Amino acid sequence: MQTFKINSSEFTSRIENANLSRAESAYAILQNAILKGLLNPGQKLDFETLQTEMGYSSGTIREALTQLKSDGLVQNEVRRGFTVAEVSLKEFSEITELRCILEPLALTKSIEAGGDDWESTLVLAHHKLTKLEKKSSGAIGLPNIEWPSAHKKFHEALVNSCPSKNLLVMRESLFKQSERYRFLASSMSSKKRNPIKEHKDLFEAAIDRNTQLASTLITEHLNLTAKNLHEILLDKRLAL
Amino acid sequence: MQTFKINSSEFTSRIENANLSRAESAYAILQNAILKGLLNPGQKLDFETLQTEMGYSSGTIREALTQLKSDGLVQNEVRRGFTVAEVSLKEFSEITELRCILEPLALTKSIEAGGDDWESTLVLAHHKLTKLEKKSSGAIGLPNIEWPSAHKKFHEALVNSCPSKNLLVMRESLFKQSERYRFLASSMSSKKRNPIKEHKDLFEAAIDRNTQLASTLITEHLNLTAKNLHEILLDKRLAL
DNA sequence: ATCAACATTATTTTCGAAAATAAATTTATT
DNA sequence: AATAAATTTATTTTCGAAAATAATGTTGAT
Repeated sequence: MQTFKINSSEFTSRIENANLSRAESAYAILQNAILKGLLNPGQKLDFETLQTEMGYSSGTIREALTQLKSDGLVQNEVRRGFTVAEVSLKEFSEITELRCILEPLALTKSIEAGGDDWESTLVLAHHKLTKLEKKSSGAIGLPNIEWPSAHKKFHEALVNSCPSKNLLVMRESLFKQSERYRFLASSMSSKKRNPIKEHKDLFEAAIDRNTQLASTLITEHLNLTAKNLHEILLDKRLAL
Repeated sequence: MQTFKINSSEFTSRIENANLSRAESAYAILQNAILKGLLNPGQKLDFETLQTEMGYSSGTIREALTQLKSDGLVQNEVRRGFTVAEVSLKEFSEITELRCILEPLALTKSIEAGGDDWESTLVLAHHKLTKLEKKSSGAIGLPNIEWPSAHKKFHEALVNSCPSKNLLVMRESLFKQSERYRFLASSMSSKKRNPIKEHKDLFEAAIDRNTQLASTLITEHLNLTAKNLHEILLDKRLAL
């Protein structure tokens, strides 16, 4: 199995200082490795390597892999082990289509239910994202290591007050999978759209409690991002 | 912990004869127990009881519970064990609302993509369901033990050709959760709507490749069932 | 009597070795 | 030489005991 560095960097420590079980840490670490492309689509995940690499027992690893399977990030054939889930442009389109349905719905519900705490969390998340985007916009192509996390948190903050737990779970699952495609694309091309304005408009519509506009904007945002990614992936002839 | 008979009956054997790992069997058995209400909402699931009850090791049970957590059927607080997920009318409404969005979408895609094999599987599934419904319609209130499985298979056959894997996974998750509420209601009231005609109309619209009509019918079907269940649950003052 | 610190018990989480299964290799047979 | 059977090797799955943590109960000080 291809080696991969997943235990170095500030990432691991950030995870471990929380009050997580080892299985949860392993889950977070492996998820990160798959999303960021440190583990390749289709790659075999054998226990022995993962154990020595990560320092957890087989049982702990197994629990993490079982959860990642539910997320659609790993596949598993019984008694034949685990592999990193495959990717395809077809799947990416399907994911985008679903997101364009679920995100506006969750956003609308969130805006309608959101109170003061929702608002302030959102303001903060948007502020942090904007700051990062402005900083990195000078050096285009230099991917800011903190951006994905800030971006994720901003979008989470938007829908955070949606009362439907199931809707949020499904939304998050799709977001994660999209994130994976985003990383695949970004590692191949530095041509990156600068979505500061899109995020700003979206933010303002949410704060204004304009559900109609916010829904339209999130859909456009998703479609634009997807179109962009799609072209990049097509260019590189990755993953038919 | 309350005892529950989950290892008797033809159910277990039906599961075990397939080529499943023990963890998968445990998952299927526990899922069935939760859906059918043999395990109550909120109930603690402690390993020792489950081990002696089911005859699997703690690790195997743990893997099954981890998966059920992803399905939203059990909850888990770290280092504080697992419990059966709670139920509420609010959640039931949310689930229904989501199903009314995802089911028509999956059905439309399935009809558009469905070939001869899809059609014949659907014909068979509908035939079996109808037979069961007619048999049990004589003795109202006597819940036919085979009906839930046939009903599930019919609805699965409808959407089976939908190419979006993610959509099917989400649909199935919601279906399962609804099934749980159906069981909770049926154990309390024998007043049961007879949905033969609804299923027949739905079936015919699908076979006619009439996506518009099929979408409308599935939505109506879901809303009617939900309304019915909602009343029953309210009556019994279960699960606010 | 109340509360905090400590000890005990109960439960969950983790581990690593044993069992079960699949894959690869060798041997035997035609 | 080609196929099938048998053996060995590699990998996954399962288990049950050990470690870690939380819940409960006890003691002692204020």
